[in-house]
Amino acid sequence: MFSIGALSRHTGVKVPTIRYYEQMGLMCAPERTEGNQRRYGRAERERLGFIKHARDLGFSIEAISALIELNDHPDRSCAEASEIAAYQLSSVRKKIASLTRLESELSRISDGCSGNGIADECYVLASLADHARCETDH
Amino acid sequence: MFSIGALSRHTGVKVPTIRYYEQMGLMCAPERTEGNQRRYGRAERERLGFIKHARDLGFSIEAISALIELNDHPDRSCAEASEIAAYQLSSVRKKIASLTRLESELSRISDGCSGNGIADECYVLASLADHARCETDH
DNA sequence: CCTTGAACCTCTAGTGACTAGAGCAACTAG
DNA sequence: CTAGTTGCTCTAGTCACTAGAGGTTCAAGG
Repeated sequence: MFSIGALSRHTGVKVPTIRYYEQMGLMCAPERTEGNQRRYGRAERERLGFIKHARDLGFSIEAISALIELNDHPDRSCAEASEIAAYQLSSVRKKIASLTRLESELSRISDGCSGNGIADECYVLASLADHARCETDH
Repeated sequence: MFSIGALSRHTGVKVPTIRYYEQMGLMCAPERTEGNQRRYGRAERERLGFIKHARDLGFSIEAISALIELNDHPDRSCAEASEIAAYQLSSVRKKIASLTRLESELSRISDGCSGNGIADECYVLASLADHARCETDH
């Protein structure tokens, strides 16, 4: 049995965030001491670890709720869990693709402007003003 | 002279977003008709284009404010603009690196679970529950 | 000139996933 | 027993919008 602070240290999830998860229904309301303080056990620590891991992987609170729901009903869960993970994977890949495009444009912009300009026109500002200078689209 | 709707069509920025930018001080308050409707000119269209482009590149409203500020004071602007762009670039690179790590873990998880399981344990759920199965850290 | 319907106006509130702060109560180490 | 840390609830703030209510103005067709 440990306090919310201890749980926080064990999992790396901040105290107010744990309370937030409880409010959102991701974590069940735990036991309380006589003095109304939360007390957690091993099962809760594991659950919070699951949530933390999924959040780190970019799953939304909603998606995590669905995954937990599936976990509690192990029949037909695997296919749906796979679907959620696949969706997550595709959205991560989209983000990577778009950030990679941005990276190439930003580095082009950054290189163009040496920072101590002979130029009376700043390349950074000009590039941002004029989309036509982009080599990629977005 | 065009309306907010026309400006929206020209730039691809939604109407409520244009009003929001005005409220935030990114766009100046434009002229109005007698009936109190906004009317924009070429300069405003260009400015909004600048803002749109910078937002698409992930610059925050605050950073864009700073860039516009620099644009209005062309002395010593280039170095500072470069700095803002470089900061932006490094944060984009960090995001790419972390998403790439997530991608490899997610695809590993997805591959592990065929979706129509012989397994009585779902690999997706198990992987999320057990961080120790990760090959990368996060 | 008049009507109709789209586009416009302001204002408030909601989104997601927290984070910060106020003001108070309870636990724990010395 | 007391001091200091940790806990409690509640409200409000963050960012960059987005949605909706309830009302006004504009432009085109008749």
